[in-house]
Amino acid sequence: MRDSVRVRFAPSPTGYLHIGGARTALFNWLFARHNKGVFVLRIEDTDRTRSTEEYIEAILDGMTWLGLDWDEGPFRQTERMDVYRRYIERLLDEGKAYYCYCSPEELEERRRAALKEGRPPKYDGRCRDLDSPPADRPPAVRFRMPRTGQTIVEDLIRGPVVYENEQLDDFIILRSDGSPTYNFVVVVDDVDMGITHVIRGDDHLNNTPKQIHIYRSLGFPVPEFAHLPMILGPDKTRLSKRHGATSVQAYRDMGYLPEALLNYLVRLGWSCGDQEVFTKEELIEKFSLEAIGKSAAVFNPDKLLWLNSQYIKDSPADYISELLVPFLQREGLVGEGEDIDREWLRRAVATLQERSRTLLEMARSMRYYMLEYVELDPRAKEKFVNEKTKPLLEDVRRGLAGVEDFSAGEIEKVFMSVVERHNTKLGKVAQPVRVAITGNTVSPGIFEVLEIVGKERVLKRLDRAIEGI
RNA sequence: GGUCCCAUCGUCUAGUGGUCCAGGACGCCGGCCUCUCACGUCGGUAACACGGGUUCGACUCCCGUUGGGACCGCCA
Repeated sequence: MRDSVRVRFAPSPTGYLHIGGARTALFNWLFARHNKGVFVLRIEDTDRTRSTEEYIEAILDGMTWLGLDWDEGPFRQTERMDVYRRYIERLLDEGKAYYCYCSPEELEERRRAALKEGRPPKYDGRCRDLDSPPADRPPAVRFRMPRTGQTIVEDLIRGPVVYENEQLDDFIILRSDGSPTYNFVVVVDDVDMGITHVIRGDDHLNNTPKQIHIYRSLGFPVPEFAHLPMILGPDKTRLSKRHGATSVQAYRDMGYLPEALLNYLVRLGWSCGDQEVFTKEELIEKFSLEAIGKSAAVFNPDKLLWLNSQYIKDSPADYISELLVPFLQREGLVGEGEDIDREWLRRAVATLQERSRTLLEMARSMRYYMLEYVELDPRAKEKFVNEKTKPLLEDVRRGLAGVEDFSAGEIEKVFMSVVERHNTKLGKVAQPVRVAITGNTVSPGIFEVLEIVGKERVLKRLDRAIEGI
């Protein structure tokens, strides 16, 4: 029986929850759920100048929307300052850390010079063994890194990664203002929270040897590490705002379903044979770190769009209807607090499910279902609603007016008799009616469209179209 | 500049030494279905970065080259 798995997602609230962060959260969540472990949420807000409450809210909100529920937290680092200081004291007492009196400006200066001369911009260790400290400035605290030997990161995805200790430098663990830095804090938190597996972005791989030394110097066991490949933009650089919409809420607002986004994200780096579409339960069951690839992946909006369309098509109409309401409101088709006939909406949605790729698209298609009248597209009108088709429209109007039970089945009968009387084809009748009713040449099947629009409005729109010829 | 990581169709990927003249998915192109558009369905396009080894045999193992990425902060 292995120890129970504990993982965490630890975003810094300096922005919205973005695609990359969401995928990291997802992998952690899946790993926890698959192993019946614990998923901890921790907010890395030690950067007080850039962290905001608004972003914290946005991140929690995004997680909730995606259905990535956490078992513990959210913990905040700013609430744990005394814990960090205690450990720093200990390191100082044991000689595993030391005060550094170099000013940020001096450091920056030296770094620039080193870079310019092509030397590694590494701290030179000049305060490492200081015996007479200058008393005139507040010191920072640096970690005393071993100068020989090597450190091996046993990564679950990449295998062993070897670092020469001489490449590592004495990094700052406590700023001169008394606040601890990331590479230190992350270790203390992960230890305190009993994290067994650190699953995070590839960009942290090079920080890992430093952190391993912190674990060791504090006498704590080193957790397992799994570094996820990055998500890239089309130009193969790290995905960022430059590449357009990258926040989770942006996708929500564009009408993507959370399960579609999750499904897309999980396939960026993880695979399970040839399977593309997974339910959440399947993901939990099938997920494993071993099946994660090593190479970075380019974000492909087209495939996400396709997946979204699959989910819209295959979800129950009730569910889609529910999600659609906010979009209808935003499109001005439903007033705030206005009641809509749920059963009618469900039927309308059902006709649009296989031809909408996003909820926003669907909401826009709902115009001709919900408005009293629609504008006819000029080109469509010219081609289909004209002198030539007028007799057809009039005949359809006449037939429809006499229909008691205004159902798709009865409507079809009217169309068929019109087709027969004029010795023509259904298409010749359907298109003019489609344009008259929807304003355009594209819609679901004409019989069901008419049924949903309803007899009264159908007749009114036909009248108006005929008058407009 | 240093260190580290990565490398199969345009993109996401399957492949774990022979079953691969490389499979699936998105996209794109064409057929079918059809009242339009979609959906669906059938078919097509398109890849093992390069060079050395190892081996009877390499997409698969090793080395190098090239290309890409990440990190080198008193940011996280």
